[in-house]
Amino acid sequence: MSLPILDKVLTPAVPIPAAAAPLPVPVSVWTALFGPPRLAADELRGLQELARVRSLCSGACAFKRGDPADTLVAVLEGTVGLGSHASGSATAPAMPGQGGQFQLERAIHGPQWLDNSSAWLEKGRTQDAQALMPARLLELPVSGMRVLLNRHPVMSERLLQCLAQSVQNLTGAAHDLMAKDAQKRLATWLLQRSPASGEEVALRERKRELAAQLAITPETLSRLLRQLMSAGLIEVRGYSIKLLNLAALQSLAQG
Amino acid sequence: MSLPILDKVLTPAVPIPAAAAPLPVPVSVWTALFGPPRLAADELRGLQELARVRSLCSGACAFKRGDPADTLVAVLEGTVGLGSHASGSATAPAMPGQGGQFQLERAIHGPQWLDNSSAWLEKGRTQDAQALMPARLLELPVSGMRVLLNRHPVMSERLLQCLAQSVQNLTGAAHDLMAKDAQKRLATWLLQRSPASGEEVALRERKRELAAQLAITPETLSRLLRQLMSAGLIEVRGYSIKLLNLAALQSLAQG
DNA sequence: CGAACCCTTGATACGCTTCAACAAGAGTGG
DNA sequence: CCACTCTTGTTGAAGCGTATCAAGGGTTCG
Repeated sequence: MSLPILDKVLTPAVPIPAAAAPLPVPVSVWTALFGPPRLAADELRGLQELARVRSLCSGACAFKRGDPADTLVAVLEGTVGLGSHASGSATAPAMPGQGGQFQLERAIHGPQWLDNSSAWLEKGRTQDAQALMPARLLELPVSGMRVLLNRHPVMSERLLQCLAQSVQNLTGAAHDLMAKDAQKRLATWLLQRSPASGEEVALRERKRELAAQLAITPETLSRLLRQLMSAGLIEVRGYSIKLLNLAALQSLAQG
Repeated sequence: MSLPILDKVLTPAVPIPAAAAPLPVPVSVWTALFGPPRLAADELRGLQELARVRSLCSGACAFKRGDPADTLVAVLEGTVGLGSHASGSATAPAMPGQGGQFQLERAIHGPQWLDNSSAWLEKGRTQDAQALMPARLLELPVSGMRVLLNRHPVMSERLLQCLAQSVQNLTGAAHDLMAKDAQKRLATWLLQRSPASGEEVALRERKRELAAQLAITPETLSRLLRQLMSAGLIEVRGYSIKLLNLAALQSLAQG
């Protein structure tokens, strides 16, 4: 009961010419991407002019490893998975999505950067990205961004901060993978997502996607949830998890 | 035989006033930090004025988690370990180095950034850093850097590229941790460090540090090396490893 | 209804860690 | 010089943590 509303919307298949999308990107999105202090009006104008929106239907590929990376990419709406294609067979399996089996590593929701690092380097993309549900992408050509950054040094620092935050997040993720076992990572994840004074967590994703984020199999996640539940720390009901003992979870996550 | 020259130099204990170090940082260092196209003369001057050098003796702490982060930090010479202090006892063990046991996660050599991300965010450092041998640190106050970046937009993009590269590296590391087993990671590491047409690799670090980088125990590393050796892929003699079969290693690393 | 999902549960297998013991230098002091 | 200790790397045996494989139940949808 109470599943997250996923896979409901079928691909609208709108025949928009793809290049000239005149619908403006809301300011809230830019704020989500560049950080809370709202950008100046002319900075927003500049970004608005550069921005290109691309719609993806569920399972569609956003970019592949090795693709030339000449744009910063963000997810406007929906969810896009970052990971690697396990190159099923070299010839052509070609079922619904695309190539071989997709090995999910990280899921990017709502308004958030998908890849703001590849474009600054000579090399192409280093990962595959695939829509996990119908999604809209925001693309900013790096050549245009260079011009914009020269004109607005403030925005430069904003981007620097975005990348710095990415570095911090990834460092934390790597640390967790090296130092914590699956149970600790799960506890950490639950606490991070809990409402501040926190009691109830509603999963926005499938459990198998959560498992992928924690770098474990769905089976192990199921067992861990049961384990925490029978220890009285949480209460699981479908896609809603109630945290019963924050203190114990915290000591479990950090110990 | 042929150990790397480590732990040889005793702390010189030079009583330099620490703040005013007039010895100029060589240009090669700046190039190593900011990327190959050499910086312009006045950019170098600006950096030179900001730069502060700090000497660390072996085991000394560069910074601790939670410290206020108001400088970009790079390692000039020597090696500094990034990781976390496993808070041995809350009171005071206080033996040679500092607090409790240090859990190494990543080792930073020679001229290379140690932490160029924390300073751009409000929060403090998110990791501990400790000299693994006598080392010299380069510190750039972020407040001064902001001024410098406003004056030289080109340098802004350079820094952006540095951070983007960090993101790529960390993403790769996380991917390896999630998708590859220890043997694959070792093979990957050996190939990355091999000379281009590659045959011989001289370890610059202790094997236990290599193990830490690969996120395995020294025991496992030893077993893996023996395994690869008896498979005829490499030849280990002390701290020198000869790669005998690049093709096989490559297929092992990627498969 | 059957098909296609998703999640769960159990049995088993494998990778890696942990603990303990030991060999081989390097530094130290008698 | 030797005995002593400290450190590093190696090897073996035992055990934990997850993955893997297989089976079954619950939905949703055609």
